[in-house]
Amino acid sequence: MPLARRPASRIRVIAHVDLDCFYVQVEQRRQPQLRGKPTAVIQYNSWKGGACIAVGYEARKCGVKRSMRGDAAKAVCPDLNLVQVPVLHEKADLSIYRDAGSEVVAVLSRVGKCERASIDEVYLDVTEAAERLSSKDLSTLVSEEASTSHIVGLPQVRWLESSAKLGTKEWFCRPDASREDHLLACGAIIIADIRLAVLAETEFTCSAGVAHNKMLAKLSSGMHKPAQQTLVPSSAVESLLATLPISKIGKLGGKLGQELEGELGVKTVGDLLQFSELKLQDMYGPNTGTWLWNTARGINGDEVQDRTLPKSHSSGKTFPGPRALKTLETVVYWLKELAETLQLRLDEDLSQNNRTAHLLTIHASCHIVSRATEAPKFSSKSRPLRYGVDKIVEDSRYLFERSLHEFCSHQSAGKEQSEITSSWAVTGLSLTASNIMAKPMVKT
DNA sequence: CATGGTGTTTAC
DNA sequence: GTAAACAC
Ligand SMILES: Nc1ccn([C@H]2C[C@H](O)[C@@H](COP(=O)(O)OP(=O)(O)OP(=O)(O)O)O2)c(=O)n1
Ligand SMILES: [Mg+2]
Repeated sequence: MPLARRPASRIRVIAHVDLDCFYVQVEQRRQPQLRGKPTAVIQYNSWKGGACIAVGYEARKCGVKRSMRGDAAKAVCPDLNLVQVPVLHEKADLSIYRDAGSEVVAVLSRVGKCERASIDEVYLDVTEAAERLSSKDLSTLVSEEASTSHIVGLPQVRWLESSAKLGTKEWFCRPDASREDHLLACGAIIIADIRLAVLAETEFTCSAGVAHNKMLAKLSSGMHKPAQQTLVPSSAVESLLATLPISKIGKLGGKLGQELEGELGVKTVGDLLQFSELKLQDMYGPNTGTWLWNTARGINGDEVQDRTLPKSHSSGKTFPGPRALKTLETVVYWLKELAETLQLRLDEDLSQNNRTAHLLTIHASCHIVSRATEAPKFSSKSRPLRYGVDKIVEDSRYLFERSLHEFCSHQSAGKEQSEITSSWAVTGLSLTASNIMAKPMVKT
């Protein structure tokens, strides 16, 4: 007897938008003569030419990779243009990239609920806009950009170059499409339009994935880059996931993914299907277990959060190797440099968004000089945030000294206290301002 | 000698 | 409140 197939939940249309080689595009907009040339963005350059943090597509072709030293990148790509991240208060200053990301969010947020997921990634819930479009005749609405979408699972065998485009437009307009596929097509038209608006208004290209949940949207945004978009119809999900390495799925790129492979022999998302929800819960806890079981089936209920502003600001710096800080005075000096740039961020947030932060947290990474080969220990401490560079320095210094005493007393088991307290070295410091809230309106 | 500078979420 | 994990 055919059961009425009740949808588990309302059909959603979710997009993930990811800017192409983002910092490089920001620099190419500042210096248009770099457009079309192999380009990478590096931070610092005195030691081995700095390190690449973003690499343009021309440079990727000749083998330049993120985290590659500037010198090594030049060696593999002699024509490479290297642009340095701006420096403020003796540290890398990412403001211009954050601001550029905000420009993009301002455009994208016009189409629906918008979540800023990172400096260059946004999730959009375009369900409502797609529903509105779904009653129209799509044949007149499929733009050139929409018609060049990639559709996962469309026949891979293509006899002619032009058949790809033809096939795609036909897929969009086919009259026997399911409600799901039709809404997906509507979403893709909307996303193609907004990507063109991003290009027109910011000069940045981006790529997008359009699917029925966040996991699949994110997965697909990376499938065709740069300046392209990819759709995931539900009918394509099973085959797509069957052979997909689990590391391609969000949150499975690290330890949990390694454990899955080591403990269950799971290499692909499809491999996960054989395990019951109970078994997965048993091994990885109820939340993670259920999440894994759903993920194996392409099910993901995570909502797009309505949030375009960050929840925290931080300013940090590492002091690797011989540059480690060994006196309280140098630590305080750097706390002041960090406090200066953090306060600038707080000023910006207050004037632009009317928000204030209420919690200050310091993270410090520390080791014992005589055992420099051992992994450094991290610690964090928090206290209420008071505005003003001097207050931030005072408060973060207080937190640092408390951490240091804890650290030294742990390390000094069986040793002379003085021997230890004089031998620490700080390899990293960061200050974070969080608990950011809209400032209460003042009665007038 | 040495990716570094961010940011969010979850577990305890 | 703090640590760990995961990510760009
Ligand atoms: N470990 C990392 C990863 C990324 N970024 C910064 C630089 C990137 O330009 C930006 C976006 O990261 P992506 O992973 O999206 O990489 P790109 O946008 O550079 O390239 P793609 O076109 O592959 O998205 O974030 C960074 O500073 N450190
Ligand atoms: Mg990107």
